[in-house]
Amino acid sequence: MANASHLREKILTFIKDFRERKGYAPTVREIAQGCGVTTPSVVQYHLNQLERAGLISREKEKFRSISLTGHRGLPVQVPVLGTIAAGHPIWVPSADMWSATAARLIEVPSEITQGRKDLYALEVRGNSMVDAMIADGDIVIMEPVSSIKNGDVAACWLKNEQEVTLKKVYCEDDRVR
Amino acid sequence: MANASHLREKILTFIKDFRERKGYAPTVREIAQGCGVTTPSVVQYHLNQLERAGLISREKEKFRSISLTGHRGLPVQVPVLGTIAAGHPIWVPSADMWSATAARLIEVPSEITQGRKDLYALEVRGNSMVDAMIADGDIVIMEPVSSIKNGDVAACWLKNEQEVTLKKVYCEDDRVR
DNA sequence: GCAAGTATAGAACAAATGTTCTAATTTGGC
DNA sequence: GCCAAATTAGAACATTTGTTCTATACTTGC
Repeated sequence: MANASHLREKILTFIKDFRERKGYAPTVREIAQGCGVTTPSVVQYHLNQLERAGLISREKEKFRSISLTGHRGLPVQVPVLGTIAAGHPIWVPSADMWSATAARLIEVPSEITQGRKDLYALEVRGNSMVDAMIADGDIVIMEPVSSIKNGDVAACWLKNEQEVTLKKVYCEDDRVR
Repeated sequence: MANASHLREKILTFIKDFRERKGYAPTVREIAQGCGVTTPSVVQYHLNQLERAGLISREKEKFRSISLTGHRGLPVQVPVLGTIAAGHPIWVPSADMWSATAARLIEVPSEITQGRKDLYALEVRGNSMVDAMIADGDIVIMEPVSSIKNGDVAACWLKNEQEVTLKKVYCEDDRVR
């Protein structure tokens, strides 16, 4: 997956460089050739991912219509549904809670959300998770786990102080102590 | 011709607006439709003119590759072959004079030259042509007349003071007084 | 090891697109 | 009015290009 994410980054920077150098956007095949991929379908695949993540925009069937959305990471609104304290069990939000508790919204760069929907956020209370680089006051982005199986991972994003300490840490969703 | 030049301007501004609005260049047919032309060949025709004039640049057979050359009027080097005084006959420059008298070069925006080659410039002495809006010290861009017929016109460009008093005046090439 | 999800290949198709060719129309000078 | 040049039209063609489909690795959790 590290390799995959690398290809997407490569494609993204290739598009940017191409546009700066040539003045117009590259085609799918030009991206493929420029990034060492042998077929346009792979590029198409990653372009869909990038578009879903809001990093690029393009129009269907329009040639050379790829544009970079200036904001690498178009902020996405994510609701803060509550707080998470040390040692407390984490409940998964029920459907009714979604619309009801429209408590607070925070903006998350789309690099993190990766187009995922149904994300929610929790505020951390207490410093019991310092080992996971999570401190008191941090906000954790959670991905609801549909299955009962525990041990699932969720992308978590630390937002404390001013500068967005954007560390792609993956932390345990459930806890059990 | 006034109408023709108008279409070229229209195409040019359409390309500019399209790029700003959509983020990528229009196709030949999109230009045609946007400018009220029924066929791509006409647009192709004018795009060739615009490219020859240095106002746009594009790559052969590349879709949506039209770029505006920021400088509306990429300066073209034109040699100043001599001076023109009131009442003097104007000689047409012989071929040998071209390379020999590399006296001085001035830059002329390509809107004026329109891609024409073999242009040359003369500096005006005396104010005998004030009626034609030409004053002493002005520089006149001349187009060599291949035929002996007199009465030909040449685009003339007044460059005096700082601000380029760009007036598309057509003035008589021969004079006879 | 197995299964599921993810990523990569390759081929093939339909549509979009740049280009070229020829003819019709207009313009401007004589 | 007549002629040459410039401009506009229309059609047709060869490529390019976005997209889709299927199949093959590759990872990951169990």
